[in-house]
Amino acid sequence: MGCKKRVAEGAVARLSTYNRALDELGREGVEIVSSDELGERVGYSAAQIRKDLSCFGEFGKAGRGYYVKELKEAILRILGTDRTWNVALVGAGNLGSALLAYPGFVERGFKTVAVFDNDLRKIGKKWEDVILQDISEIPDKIKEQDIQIGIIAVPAEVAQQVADMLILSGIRAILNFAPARIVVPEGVELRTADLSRQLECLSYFLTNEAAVRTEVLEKRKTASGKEDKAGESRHYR
Amino acid sequence: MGCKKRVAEGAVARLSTYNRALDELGREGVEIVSSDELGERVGYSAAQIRKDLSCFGEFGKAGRGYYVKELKEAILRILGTDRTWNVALVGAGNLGSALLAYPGFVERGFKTVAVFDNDLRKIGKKWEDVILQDISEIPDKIKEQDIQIGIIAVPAEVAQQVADMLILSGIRAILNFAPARIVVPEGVELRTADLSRQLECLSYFLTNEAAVRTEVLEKRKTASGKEDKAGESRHYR
DNA sequence: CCAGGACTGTGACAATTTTCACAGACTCTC
DNA sequence: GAGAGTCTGTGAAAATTGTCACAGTCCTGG
Repeated sequence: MGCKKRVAEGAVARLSTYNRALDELGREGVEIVSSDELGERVGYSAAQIRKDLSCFGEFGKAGRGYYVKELKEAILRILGTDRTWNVALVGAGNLGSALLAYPGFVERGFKTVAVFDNDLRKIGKKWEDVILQDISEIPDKIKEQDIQIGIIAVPAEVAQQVADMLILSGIRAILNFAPARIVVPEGVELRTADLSRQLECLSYFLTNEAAVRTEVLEKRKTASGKEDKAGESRHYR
Repeated sequence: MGCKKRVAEGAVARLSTYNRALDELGREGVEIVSSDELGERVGYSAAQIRKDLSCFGEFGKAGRGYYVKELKEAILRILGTDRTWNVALVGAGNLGSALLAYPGFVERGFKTVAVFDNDLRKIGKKWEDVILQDISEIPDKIKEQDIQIGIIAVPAEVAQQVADMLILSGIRAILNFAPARIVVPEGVELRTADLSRQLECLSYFLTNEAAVRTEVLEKRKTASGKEDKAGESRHYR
């Protein structure tokens, strides 16, 4: 499970993409796929794919390619999505309720088992099989229900506060939808999905690059998150 | 607004963050800010900020810092958000309606002026001041209402199809929320906000990195002048 | 069981992004 | 108005990420 070498920032996100494509291939009945074909499908180079996978082991057969089923299982193991994760959602506004109903989460093994809000009128109501609870219940319920991931969908002003509560309750992975910077201690992973920022990037493109002669070839990714790993064993040659 | 040099991938996204922080500073009544202070607030290094800005011009005053108001205006101009953009939303499911109601978009100058869906039961209804229209209206309305940006919030299976329609109608910037790879021609900017992928990255962290003993604490450098900091020590290797 | 073709895994290399560190610009104080 | 201090803008170095190219492995067909 350990990685053979430093895992590139972004490699993990790409794995997720490969995984999707493999699902598709599986449904199409394809049993084996080369890095070339997979690359074609996901929009990355074959070399990129091989490099990414090589961080985690050797999954391919030289001369053949990758067995779809096998590779898919390997990626699930790497991503840790060969299991179900319990998720807590904080914030039951428009965005929160959309996230709660979002089918993609369940599909990928993320089960929202608790929803919290501070609006007393909403507390006690049942949404998508989950009863809305008061924010103050967070510490108890997080532990009680063995929740490992928190999703923040509250206004920016209280995002940090909510994050702190989650962290104090033992959560070590947070997905933040509030357009706010949140500070977390070492050992807690935070990812921010800032919707407006994406539009601002599009606006930049329309304003600057679209007008300019197109020399652009591709765009990709947006993410925060840090990691640093120095240990490495360079091989001789 | 030509840039003096190549703009780093990611610099634009950071500008958006700086912009937010400047808003905040403005509200706090701060008039001038150094790259150091701003960096502290947004979580990037001072050098990173100066470098990012240097792509677009010289906005600071040596020995002083950046005038908050001035820099904010400059960034708005760079991002192209010193104006309003008209947005079309395709897909009026849970996610679509949340996006329609999302206050952050309007706040940043993105006005959703048209919503499309293919569910006949929904057509004609009014949501947030916008009347739901049939997908087939896309080409006409896009042109009629001078829409420049499209948001896709439909199931993965039809995402490409919707993107094609938007592009044919003249849209050159698309924000895609469907967990699907969409292919667009040169000259069209596509950004994909894949919500599940973010969770998968968190899962990876919880599975691999969180478990591993955090021996990697050396990331931040402290002000304790311990080694090659005091004098000018050149390190060779 | 051998030859030829397909394809992986991986060093070496190239490109890109971030950090460093410093010259020069500006300010403030005395 | 000189000196001390602050802070920007920017080449240059370092770090990181992506691409190339090929040795070596594994089929397949004859």
